Amino acid sequence: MAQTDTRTRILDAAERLFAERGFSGTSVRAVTEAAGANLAAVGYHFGSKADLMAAVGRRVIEPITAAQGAALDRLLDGVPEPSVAELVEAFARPLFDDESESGGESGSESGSGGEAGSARRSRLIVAILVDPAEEMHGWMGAAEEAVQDRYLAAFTRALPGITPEELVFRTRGILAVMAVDRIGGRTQPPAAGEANRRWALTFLAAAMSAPPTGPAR
Amino acid sequence: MAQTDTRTRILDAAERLFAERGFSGTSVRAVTEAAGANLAAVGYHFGSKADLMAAVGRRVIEPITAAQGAALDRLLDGVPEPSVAELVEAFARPLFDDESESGGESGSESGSGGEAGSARRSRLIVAILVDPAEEMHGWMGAAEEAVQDRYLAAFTRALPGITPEELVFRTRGILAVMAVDRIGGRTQPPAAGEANRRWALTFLAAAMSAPPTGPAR
DNA sequence: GTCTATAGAACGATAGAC
DNA sequence: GTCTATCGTTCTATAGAC
Repeated sequence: MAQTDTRTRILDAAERLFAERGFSGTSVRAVTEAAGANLAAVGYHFGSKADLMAAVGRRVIEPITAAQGAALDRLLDGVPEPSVAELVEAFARPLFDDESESGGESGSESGSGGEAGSARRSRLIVAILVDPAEEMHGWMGAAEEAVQDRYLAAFTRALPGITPEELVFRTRGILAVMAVDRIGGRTQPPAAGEANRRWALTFLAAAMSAPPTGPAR
Repeated sequence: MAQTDTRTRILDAAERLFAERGFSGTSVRAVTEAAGANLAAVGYHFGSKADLMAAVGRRVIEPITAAQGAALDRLLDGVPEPSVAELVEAFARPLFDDESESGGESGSESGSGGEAGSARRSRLIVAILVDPAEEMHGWMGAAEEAVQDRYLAAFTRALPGITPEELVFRTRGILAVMAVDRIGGRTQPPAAGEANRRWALTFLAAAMSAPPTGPAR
């Protein structure tokens, strides 16, 4: 098995390009050329560009959702009322990590390396979250919402003073902070992934634990 | 002056469409049709699609950068060492507000209203921050960096225990949280702009004030 | 300054040979 | 399953009439 499946090579290339350039900014031709495949292969294997995006998205989101759910199970199994910091870590860590995968599905880098491995998938997650194209996130399913609802309930117990609406805002804030290394000044070092993750957990634990916002003054 | 300038109508339409669909997702045709202008007018008034984006971006960013600088001046003029919450508010409020404009430049909504007025410009800012297309943010200038550096220095004095790198991360976190209402579940109410702003300030003041992240354990 | 018309390239999708 | 070839559309940009 010196060479990967064409279908998998297309998925890998599309994952990288969609993350880097967004959905509208990536052409099917660019994907197939990066994958060393034929233009028509996307139509054959996936049907359309939007269907390719859905396949790419599901491949990266599903194990993360599962890891988030498992982490919450583990947490609630240990203590009935986990701390805010523990909840933040359980929810956010699978969004950053790469190695949480156990199956033999991925593991081949198409080209000569590129990204350090980490921050590759998290970049696609960010792209999915912020891309305005409907095709980029329209395929998301009920499993993701169910896990988010479970975390919302756990955060509600850990932060009883916060209104449900504000808590929804804060939970979205966790996802927004994931986008931090995509933002603004080009000044950032390219491979600060590990430090970024630890800084983000500090940042988010404090933010989630903030006292409730008072009523409009 | 019953009718606005063609050039201004194009800027208004482009501002809305770039914010909603991103740079690659917006065609020049869509802009001119929304503006009630001719396709060739973009070439005549701006030169190219990328130049149009730069004009749109500068029009929205410049008054915000000026307001951020003025707010910091006002703050430092009152007290030599402002609090973290004061700095967050001074930096973030111009990013949310619409009414900080004093000139008579804008003020005409092309269609029948649409957005409530607020959150219209902040949506473009978010789009500028997260869009992967180089044309969406490549035009940003030194004025924005200078203001960010001034805030970075002020935050450094207010938070002496944080390393400069972590502080840069947190400052980017402020911008990332701006993107919160673009994220994920469609569940959000459409015009929650005012509540979102207050929740964001609470969230960010707590996040910025977090104790330093320890060295890697 | 505004328009029509079009050049020239890139796009997504697919028919059909192998 | 992989390829070539191409259809029909849409794109940005611009020449040139008014």
